[in-house]
Amino acid sequence: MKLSGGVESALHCCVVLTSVAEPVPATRLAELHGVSGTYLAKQLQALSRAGLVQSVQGKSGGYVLTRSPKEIAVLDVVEAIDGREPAFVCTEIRQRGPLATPPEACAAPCAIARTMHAADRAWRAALREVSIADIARMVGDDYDGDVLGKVGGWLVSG
Amino acid sequence: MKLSGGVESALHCCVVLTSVAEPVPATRLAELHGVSGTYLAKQLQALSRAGLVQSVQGKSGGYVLTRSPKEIAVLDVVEAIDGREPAFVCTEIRQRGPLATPPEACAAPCAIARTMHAADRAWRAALREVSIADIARMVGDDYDGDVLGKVGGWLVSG
DNA sequence: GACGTATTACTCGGATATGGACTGTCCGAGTAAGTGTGG
DNA sequence: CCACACTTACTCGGACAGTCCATATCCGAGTAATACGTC
Repeated sequence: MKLSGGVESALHCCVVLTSVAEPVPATRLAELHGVSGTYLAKQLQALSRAGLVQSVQGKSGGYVLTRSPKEIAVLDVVEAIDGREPAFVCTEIRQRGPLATPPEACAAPCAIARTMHAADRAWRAALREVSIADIARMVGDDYDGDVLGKVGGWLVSG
Repeated sequence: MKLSGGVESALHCCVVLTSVAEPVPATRLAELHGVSGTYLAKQLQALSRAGLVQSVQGKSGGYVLTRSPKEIAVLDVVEAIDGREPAFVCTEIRQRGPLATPPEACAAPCAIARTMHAADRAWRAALREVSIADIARMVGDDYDGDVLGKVGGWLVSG
């Protein structure tokens, strides 16, 4: 089980977008983070499709958060990039083989699927309780000096 | 994020191994579950390396659980197959780009990594609280008639 | 009948091809700002 | 001086190769049961 690497970039982008009000181009976000610009664009497109950021075209365009960082959960970003399907997919093994369980007795998920899905819900619940604003606050607490403010200034400069 | 498909097979194997005391060959387990025998062998080897099952070679050999099903957590099986590494890997984006955070200020994980790892711990905790014995009990509760007993009988027959 | 040995057939174990998904990249469509001209 | 149209340059968006890991498979090493011959 491995999470898509783009999730990390997308989260960092959302956090830094907290500190600016005007659109920021994907190229500039990529430059800030030291990642491939053309690839980061892919992640930002996904965020745009999910409605988390809004794309502004034309000169001096870019991406802006669509709503307050307090209203954007980390889970929203993760699901936008990595998809909403649960990590565990039940292939109904119980319905195969010589001792297969008859289909009419398989209305409810099997015990294994129930357990795995419960864990999946716990994972998502933990990510739903943390917002982008919380992350921004943690970053501010971690480092002295207004780090996010400086980043915001750099993003809008030149 | 997608969990390896072999996890499902491995879990089913552990559950059915609950109902027998003698070694069961990988071929027979594959036949019971209607999956590829040569591929299931790979998963069973992983379980063996993790110490969850013991392999018995030679004629009438196979695999046996090494300890009581009550002492085998679902998490043990998942980690044996899918690895112990967390799903989120932090590539230290904060240390890259023009506004990179100096390495000496990066002793602790960043806020994003902390959040993702906390969710990972919640996921693993949920899987650690359920044992193979619990799964077996759930299966017994789901269906009337001693399903696992029948499966065990089939496994040792012929 | 009992023992020892060789055979045999069955098991696991690691090394080997194949497929799909994530990673990384490119160029075209569209838009807003800037510029120059005319009134 | 102001309004308008045009040019321009910059943006996003979807379509295109490369690379890595999970999937699926094969054959060889090892072992316990079995069959056989001998005492």
